Amino acid sequence: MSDNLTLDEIAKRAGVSRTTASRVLNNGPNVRPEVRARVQRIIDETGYRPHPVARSLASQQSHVIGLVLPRRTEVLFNDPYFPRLTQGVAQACNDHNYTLALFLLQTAADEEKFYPRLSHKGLLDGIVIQVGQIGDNLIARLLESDVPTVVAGRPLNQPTANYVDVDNVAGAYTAVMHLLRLGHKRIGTITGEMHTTAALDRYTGYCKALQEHGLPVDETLVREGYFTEIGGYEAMQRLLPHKPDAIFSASDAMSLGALRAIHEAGLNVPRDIALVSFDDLPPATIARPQLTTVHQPVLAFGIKAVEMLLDVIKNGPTPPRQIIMETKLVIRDSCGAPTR
Amino acid sequence: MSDNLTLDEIAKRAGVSRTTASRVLNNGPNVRPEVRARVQRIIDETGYRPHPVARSLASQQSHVIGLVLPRRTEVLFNDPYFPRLTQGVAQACNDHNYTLALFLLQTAADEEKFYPRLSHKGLLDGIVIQVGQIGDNLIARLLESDVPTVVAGRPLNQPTANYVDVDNVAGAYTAVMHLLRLGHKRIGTITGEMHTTAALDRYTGYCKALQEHGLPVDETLVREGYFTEIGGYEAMQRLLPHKPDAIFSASDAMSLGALRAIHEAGLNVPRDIALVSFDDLPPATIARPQLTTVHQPVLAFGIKAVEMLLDVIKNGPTPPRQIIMETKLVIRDSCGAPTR
DNA sequence: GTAGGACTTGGAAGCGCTTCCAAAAATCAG
DNA sequence: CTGATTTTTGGAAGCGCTTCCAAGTCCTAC
Repeated sequence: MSDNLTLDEIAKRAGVSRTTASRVLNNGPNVRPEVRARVQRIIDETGYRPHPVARSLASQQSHVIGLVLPRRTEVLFNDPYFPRLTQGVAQACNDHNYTLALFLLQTAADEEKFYPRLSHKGLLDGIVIQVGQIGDNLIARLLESDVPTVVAGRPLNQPTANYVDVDNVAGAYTAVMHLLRLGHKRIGTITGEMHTTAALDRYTGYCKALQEHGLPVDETLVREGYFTEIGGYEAMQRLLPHKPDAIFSASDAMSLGALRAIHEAGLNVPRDIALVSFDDLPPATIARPQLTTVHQPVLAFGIKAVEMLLDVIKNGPTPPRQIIMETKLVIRDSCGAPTR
Repeated sequence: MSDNLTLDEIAKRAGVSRTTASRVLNNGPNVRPEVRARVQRIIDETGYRPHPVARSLASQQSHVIGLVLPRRTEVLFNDPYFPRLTQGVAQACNDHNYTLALFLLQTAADEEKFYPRLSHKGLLDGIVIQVGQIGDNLIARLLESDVPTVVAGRPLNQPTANYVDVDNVAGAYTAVMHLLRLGHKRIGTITGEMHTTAALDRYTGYCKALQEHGLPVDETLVREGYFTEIGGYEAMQRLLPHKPDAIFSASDAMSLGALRAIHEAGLNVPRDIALVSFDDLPPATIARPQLTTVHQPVLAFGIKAVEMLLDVIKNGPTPPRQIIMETKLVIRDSCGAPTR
């Protein structure tokens, strides 16, 4: 093993000082080529690896970033969204030689317990935190601390926050416009939890499209679905009596539930009810009919969040950075439009 | 923030030496109660937090453990199994005040790149690694290194490995016995990837049940499904021409695909084909009909793995530890049995 | 031949903590 | 009250690395 081998030892074997050895290890300047080669050879031969913790202590940076997923992990891990986000973050970490520390804060108690750890400049160089419920103040507290932080999703009332989000309003707007153009008049919506900005923004896009089309927002056609299959199922059941001819569902997981409720009622999608969804995650193509859905680039989203964070770590928190990523409507079978 | 506050500073304010301050910080012995109280008060008042990295360097342990999920993360993160496992591991880490580092090694190149990091006693106190493909030698190499390692799932040909697994053979056996008792004769199976021990063991259980019942294993009724919905779908399509009257599917995700294929063929579950699955994850209750399935305690599994690891870290690798967790058949609608 | 500049090098001081060990203080037995 | 124990304390040496800074080396130009 490469353990128990120290930089001192490498330096000794190469006949140089530890300082010089450190320089070649870190590709620093001011080392004569032949010396560099000699030291490098020893490093390669011995398979020496610097001790990451010692390095962190001396350099004041750990090359570890934290991904914080607060609360409601029952939802988190039933929705393929979060695993996918995690995957994107992990991939970006790998690419940039950072280690990913994962914090699943399932309860308020967890949050309290972890807050000191997170806010302490020590183990973590920075944090990507998934935006949670609006009432949560973890994000606010993190932003007050001097730990570089990037929020995944738009946090409410945090103008100085660095965040990356997808254009939920535009995405939802496009989805509903699509239904309108197909001639639907009674378009219902299954929203996510209305204390999340994602749900709010998608609802806003829904309203905007209706209004532009001169249609009122009918409250009886709006139901909250909590971003889960069951949630979508129950919301759809409550929607059915009001005879919608189309539904905009704010997530693929909920759409699965909505489909189930519609089918159980003996109705057909898209013939009786057209459905447009949001996410374009695996459920979209597994569902029958396959879902017409607003594609959001979740993997790229996670990657962007990490890259933004590394930028903040490197160049400081000002000015605040914000990236809004584009969405794209993917037309499949559930809306009844010709798929060309 | 509590940063820039050092133990030296605490010691100075309390009028003791750093050594004594360290002792009360770590609840060490040999401190006069009044002194302990005085130091503790300063710590509480200032909100002082020891620098984790400095602590790691001095104590030679980081309180960080790694969860390594090798390869095939396309599969990993489409199957709810892995998020759930991660959740269990994360929860146990929280409970024991360890930090979780997540390594998603998607390619062989990732593995190569990460191996040195993993095997270096430094950042990681220990590793929980998900058993991967049989050909993988990452586990073997890790076991050779002196980093405490616990394998999630039974690794092949690694008698000295610490691992926790569920009793896949018994679980599958029970599932198939259930179908046999219901009077089915042509019981097919959709296996997972046959280079994983989970798939192999479940197949073994399937064969065992048939043989005990005096039935031959009919190769035309066995198909590999790669542990995904699509995999289950395709496997079922190839199985249908051979007219099975029941199916044992080695995972819930695959069962979803199998159901889809059966329904598309105009057949009914359980009337035309009975289905028993494995996992009891969310898809099992989302599917229609709801799946009769072998419950495996995934969350507890992740927790056990961490606890075993902490034990190995504390007490050394010998003797090798092995835990086999029980499974339980959960009877729902897809097998046609009365659900009492 | 030499002064000036540019490049190399290594000594030493940390980074913030734990822990060994010896010294000091307190306790106990007789 | 004294010597032997036990408990409490702090000095000092690390843990393995980075990095500041001064010293040394090598050119180049005049």
